[in-house]
Amino acid sequence: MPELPEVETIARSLAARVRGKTLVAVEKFDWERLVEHHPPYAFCTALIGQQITAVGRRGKWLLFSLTPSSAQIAPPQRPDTLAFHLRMSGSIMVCDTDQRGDPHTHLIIALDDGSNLVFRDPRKFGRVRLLTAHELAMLSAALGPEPLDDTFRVEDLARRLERRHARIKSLLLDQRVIAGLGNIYVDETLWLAGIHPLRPANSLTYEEISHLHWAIREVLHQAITNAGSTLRDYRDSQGYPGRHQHDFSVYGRTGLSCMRCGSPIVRIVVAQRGTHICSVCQPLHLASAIPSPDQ
DNA sequence: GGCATCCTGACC
DNA sequence: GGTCAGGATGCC
Repeated sequence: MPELPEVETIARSLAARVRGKTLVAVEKFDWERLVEHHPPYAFCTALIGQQITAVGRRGKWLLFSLTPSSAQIAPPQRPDTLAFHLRMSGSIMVCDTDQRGDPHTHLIIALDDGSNLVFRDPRKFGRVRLLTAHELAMLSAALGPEPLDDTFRVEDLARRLERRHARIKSLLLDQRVIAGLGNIYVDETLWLAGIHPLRPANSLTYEEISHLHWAIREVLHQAITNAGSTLRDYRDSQGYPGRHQHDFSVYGRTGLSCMRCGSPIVRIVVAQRGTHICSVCQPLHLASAIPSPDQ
């Protein structure tokens, strides 16, 4: 579940608590497939002795920047980023209490101040990678632009949508097109922009793309202000739920009134994903394209 | 594009 | 007991 606003909230709340701390031991690691591209033992030994210098985010990836705490010279191939993807149900917390007994906690890393970095994931879809600078650059290059960056312009979005006849919702969910959006925020964005999720991307006018660009940023900013959305599992690094679920316009509001026009919110399926729309505010066909009664 | 797959828990 | 869920990937 965590999408851009949730990962951003986690990164911000984690940074103050773990920056400058050193990873001293792996206390629990009971799900080998959690770690990609590294054998478990190599993964654990590579972490020990590394200091966290920053906590950041790229798309839905949570990134811990690491640097060797001792004065040893770092070889250029040394991994210097610990990257987490939380997928559906993952969460990361800093805990002072022993979480080893929790069956859904799959990775615990002890820090030098006695606290623990705890990764929990009931559905086991989350993944962890230890990346070199080059590998991080490759991962980042495969993702679309950061929607909240000032460098993300309407023209960028327009270029990425032009000549694509796929449904606009599918493309907004595609991390290669734009990074960080998931099912919830795509539905919220398309409602705010007044665009039907089944519209072919190349049917959008430049004005609509401009409105969509604004709506993406508006929705994400608002969600971050509300510390993300909690449907079930999501918590920030201190265990607090988000508040943005109380501000949803369409997501999960099937049968309730559209906040703009009052018609009932409808649930359809797009790209195998539950999709919430107001069919009045988000028309699939232009009104002028509807045949007149006498035809 | 659609569909299965990786998993568990919640809900009907 | 069956169905569904916030994500991503890989295979027709």
